[in-house]
Amino acid sequence: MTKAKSRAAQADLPLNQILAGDCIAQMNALPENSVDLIFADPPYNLQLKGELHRPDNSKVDAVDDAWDQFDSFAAYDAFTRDWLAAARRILKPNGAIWVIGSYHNVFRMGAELQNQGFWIMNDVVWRKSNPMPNFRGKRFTNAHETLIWASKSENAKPTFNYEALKALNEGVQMRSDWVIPICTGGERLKDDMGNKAHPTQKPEALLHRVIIATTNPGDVILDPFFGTGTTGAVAKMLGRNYIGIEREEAYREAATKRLARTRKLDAEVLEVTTSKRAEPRVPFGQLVERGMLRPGEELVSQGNRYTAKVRADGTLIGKDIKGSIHQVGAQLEGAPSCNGWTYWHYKRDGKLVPIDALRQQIRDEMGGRIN
Amino acid sequence: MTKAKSRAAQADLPLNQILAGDCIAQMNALPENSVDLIFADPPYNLQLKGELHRPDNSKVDAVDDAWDQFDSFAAYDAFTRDWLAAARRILKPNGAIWVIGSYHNVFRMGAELQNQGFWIMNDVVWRKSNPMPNFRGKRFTNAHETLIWASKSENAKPTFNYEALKALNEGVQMRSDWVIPICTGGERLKDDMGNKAHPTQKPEALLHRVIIATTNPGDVILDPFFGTGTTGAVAKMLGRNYIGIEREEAYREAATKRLARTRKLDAEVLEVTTSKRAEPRVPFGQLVERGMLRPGEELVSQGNRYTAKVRADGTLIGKDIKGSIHQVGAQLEGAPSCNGWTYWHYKRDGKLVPIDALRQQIRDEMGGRIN
DNA sequence: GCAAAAAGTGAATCGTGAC
DNA sequence: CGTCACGATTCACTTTTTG
Repeated sequence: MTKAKSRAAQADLPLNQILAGDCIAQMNALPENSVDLIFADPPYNLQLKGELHRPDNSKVDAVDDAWDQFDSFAAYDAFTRDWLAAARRILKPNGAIWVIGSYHNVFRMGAELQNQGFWIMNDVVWRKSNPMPNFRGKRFTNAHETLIWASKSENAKPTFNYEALKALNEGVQMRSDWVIPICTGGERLKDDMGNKAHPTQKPEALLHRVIIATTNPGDVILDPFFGTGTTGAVAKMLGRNYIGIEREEAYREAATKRLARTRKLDAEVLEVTTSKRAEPRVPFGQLVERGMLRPGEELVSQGNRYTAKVRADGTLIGKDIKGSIHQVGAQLEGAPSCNGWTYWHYKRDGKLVPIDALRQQIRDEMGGRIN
Repeated sequence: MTKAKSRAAQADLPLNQILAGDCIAQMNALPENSVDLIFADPPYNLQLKGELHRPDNSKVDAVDDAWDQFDSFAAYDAFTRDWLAAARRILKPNGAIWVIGSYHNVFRMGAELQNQGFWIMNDVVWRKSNPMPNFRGKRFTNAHETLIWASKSENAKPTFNYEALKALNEGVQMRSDWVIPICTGGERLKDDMGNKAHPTQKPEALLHRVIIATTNPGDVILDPFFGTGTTGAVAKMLGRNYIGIEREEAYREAATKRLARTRKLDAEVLEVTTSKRAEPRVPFGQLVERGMLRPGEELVSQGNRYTAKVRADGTLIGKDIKGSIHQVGAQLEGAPSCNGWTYWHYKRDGKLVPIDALRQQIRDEMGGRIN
């Protein structure tokens, strides 16, 4: 899709609004291939029987709302099939979907995602640092929920801000298990009576990580089970557009108030650590043209094992081998591939320096401009 | 079932043996309602395409065995349906089943368990302390696998040794996420050539916890995908009976040798293994995600000399400098390194507080435990 | 012989853009 | 659509080799 087309598509969308009504009907009214990310926290079909009491006989405020009741697995599966199909239609080809659930429903959602052709990128465990204990001592403390991150198809290329996630995790790549506390305290929305406004409000930290990981600023994020708007609030803060769909008026009202007092962060702090791929490509030949390396100069391989000479056209010539810095490196090492930039070194003041330092010099001169 | 009847049923079983052949046929040859626990680690249907190389160009030894190949989800589902039905028939009414899988197959297994009337007690996450990283930086590190613990029916009363588990976990309820290292070192079985005897050998610590939690001494534990016999070895050590079923002769041989040298443990010794302590690592980004610091908030250096702004990905941006709390601190001070946790301060109520106080707050919440 | 450095490895659905 | 060249990418741990 061209940029112009993309802008036109966005203009047709009810951006940064909460749509009332059934999410399937509302999604079907939106143009196909138009949203970048879907985050869905559907009813869990909890099947709770009877009331649950703590050891001190106080009653646990269970999720027993009408919207969480389904007559059978078949009914739940039909519901899942329908809303996932509607979500699939409006998702851009390189868009992605996140769903969250517990063991009551997540296996059925995961299987249906696969059945519809979505391609699972990861399942992610939200490991709650402060879960509700198991009061009866009959099971393990249910201390996690499961998220599934899936692209629209096997060959799609969904956004993944690898370097930003690595930065969030202080330099080591982010794992599939996330430790995040449940939503409590000031973050938890209350109604006028002081009761929680929604029984399953998700923590903003969870959405923060999802949105930083798999969207870019300006993207459109749709949440078909908007509830009290955690997805919208974090999307707004992080400079993304949201579309919420919610059936219950009370939730819409709470979400509307919440979004009104949510502020977008400055662009400067929204910018995120990027990968090398995003930087402009510098052909090796440019180093020769600019005289940073002379034709005939000798380069030394990593580990000092091999040498090769620079030719005037920016190729290398080693022992019986000619080609690009990458090709010659790969052949000498008998490797399937080789990053010539880090493999080859030149001599300056008696020291060996990777030629990548010269590339960096050129990139710095360009000052972030693309070519 | 009376005790006498139960003893009679056990006498008909091929206890502490490894049966050769297809697990469905072998299970169908056993009497119904006769085993206490089934632990199943079936093929995951990984659907790997090409080769994968590490950044150092070494090749990843992938699981590409014929037994993990299925033509389609439909074929895998049929396989799952059939072996689960056979397992269900031989399980005692108050027996239980554990299955383990990854996102490739676990959603389909979980849905089929529910379809057949099994009742999920918990899904349990095995969090690997040393998983294989994601080499290309395209996804989250796949750092966990999922187990499902299910009873035969909704009203069944499966064994659950709540107090023993609590003791294993230093006095607090065992949670649904377990931190256990992958199987390496001396525990990993090798063939005569020094190659791993089985590509997916599970750690004994995992089976230890499963068996302690959901069986009693003398119980019969059946593993339809026995492999090199981890289930049998831990069952024997813990004074339980096992029945293994395995198709591949090489795996049966390795398991037979292993079981011959496995000894039942003395009753007192049993409590030793598993629990691991470590001060949890808290990445700075977590403070941002959790809203303890807002993106855009200004931090002040030790000695009030410099300021920097927090970015959404948990990096800092100062004057022309971007990077982690440690990197930016070091650059500003012209030092080779810097402990950002004590160097940077945030303002609360007019006072400057080191950000390390926030890290301590998170650690206190986690209680120092990682499992 | 011992300490330090280097090499090896684990259930993995692991690339992108120009032409 | 396919082909081709570029060139980006790893964590925790054990085992082996080197000094």
